[in-house]
Amino acid sequence: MSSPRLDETGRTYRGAGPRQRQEERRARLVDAAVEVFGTSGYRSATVEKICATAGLTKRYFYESFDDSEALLLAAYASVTDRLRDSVLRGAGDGGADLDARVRGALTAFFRSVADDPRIPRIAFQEVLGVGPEVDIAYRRVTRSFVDAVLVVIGPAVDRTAFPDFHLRTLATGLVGAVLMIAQQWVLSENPQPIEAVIASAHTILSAVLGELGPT
Amino acid sequence: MSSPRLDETGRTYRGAGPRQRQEERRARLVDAAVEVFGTSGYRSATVEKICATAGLTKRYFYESFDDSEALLLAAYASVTDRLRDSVLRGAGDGGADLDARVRGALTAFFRSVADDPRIPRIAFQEVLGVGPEVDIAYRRVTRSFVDAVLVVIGPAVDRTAFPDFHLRTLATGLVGAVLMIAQQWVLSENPQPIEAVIASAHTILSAVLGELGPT
DNA sequence: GTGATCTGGCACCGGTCAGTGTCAGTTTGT
DNA sequence: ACAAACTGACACTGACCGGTGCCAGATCAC
Repeated sequence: MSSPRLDETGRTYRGAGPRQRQEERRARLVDAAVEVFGTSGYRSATVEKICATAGLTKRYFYESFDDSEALLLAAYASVTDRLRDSVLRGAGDGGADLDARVRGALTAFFRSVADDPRIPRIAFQEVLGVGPEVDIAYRRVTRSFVDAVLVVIGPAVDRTAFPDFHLRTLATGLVGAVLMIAQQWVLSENPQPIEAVIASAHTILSAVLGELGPT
Repeated sequence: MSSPRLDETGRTYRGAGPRQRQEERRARLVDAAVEVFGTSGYRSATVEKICATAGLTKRYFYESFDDSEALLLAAYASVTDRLRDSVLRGAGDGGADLDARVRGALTAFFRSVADDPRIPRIAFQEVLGVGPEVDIAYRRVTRSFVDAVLVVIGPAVDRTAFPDFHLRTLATGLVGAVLMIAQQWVLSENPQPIEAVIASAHTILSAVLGELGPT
């Protein structure tokens, strides 16, 4: 992004090349989508609302996206990427100790969810039941979270003792458990303190890990 | 909600009183909603499609429901009631043995989901992110499933050793675990045999129950 | 049989929104 | 200075759909 015009045909405008301007507009649209989808919901969102929030006009919407479903996919990827990174970073802070890694990952997850309620709404609610294409993305993202769980707990699991699909299904269940706890937590009218939900989630994870470890 | 006729002032028609006819039409609409919402999804569903599926005209839609959201709530209740009953019946078959009760409940749950894919779609996907009213219903239903879990595992839990919210959160997590396993299972292109997913879900449940028991 | 009641089908209205086009005004390169 | 490129605002179309109204024909009560 250094030299504005390399193979670009257009002019510079307000100090930016056409490519850069286009990417800036796209990023603003994704941000606006996170805001609108995450607060009012995908269903009631319109292209106009998104563009108004982004401070752009509809023309620029169709410059970057085919339709609002494409934008939903982009917003979904943006949110889940950040969330997964945060969780993995939280796990990494735990060093080699499995329990500390699990606690770190859980803490990072629930913190992210609590800090920005738009995240769980987009990641776990708005994205469901939209259409086949989005369902595929949802499934892929869920798998990536399952993979992340396997990475975090991997070292403590006796891989020879259990078939692979069993471990995957267990990890899927653990993801579901944490997700559902988070979902009910953010929807609750007087929610438990974050330490309490982390502790409950931790109980489930460590109970299952106790079954899997080489003990 | 539109008010059904309270008095039986009308005539009989095709051997049924006005009240009965009205309820039959309502039931047909709910069935059609389960079919349409469960296969094409709520978002793409229209009042006309529902009515065509039910073999009725729009007029009768507004006789029983204010709008399509009200119908969604009815279809949701219908599906989740049947599902919860099935699970509790499955648990009841296990008698006093906790492990058999858990297995029975899990078996009934995964069987229901496998037999009718419309059930998980309506119960766990279509209903999310529709609107505040539906969210409330979703939360209430989820709580009722958590309650059902607590009923099934209740006898084996040392209630004095754990605060109530902790048990509820754990049960919420268990519901989420089973749900997520089921969701990924039905979405999978070559799914595991039902015994395998039941076994994995059972591993999680019994691991957590092991933590809670007075043992 | 006859009139009242009920049913299904259809047409219509009004609103919303995706997607496209236009155009005047601004910024840039020369 | 001037033309080309770019931007933002708005108008417009066409489709869809929720909701209402109307009517011709079927069914029932008497």
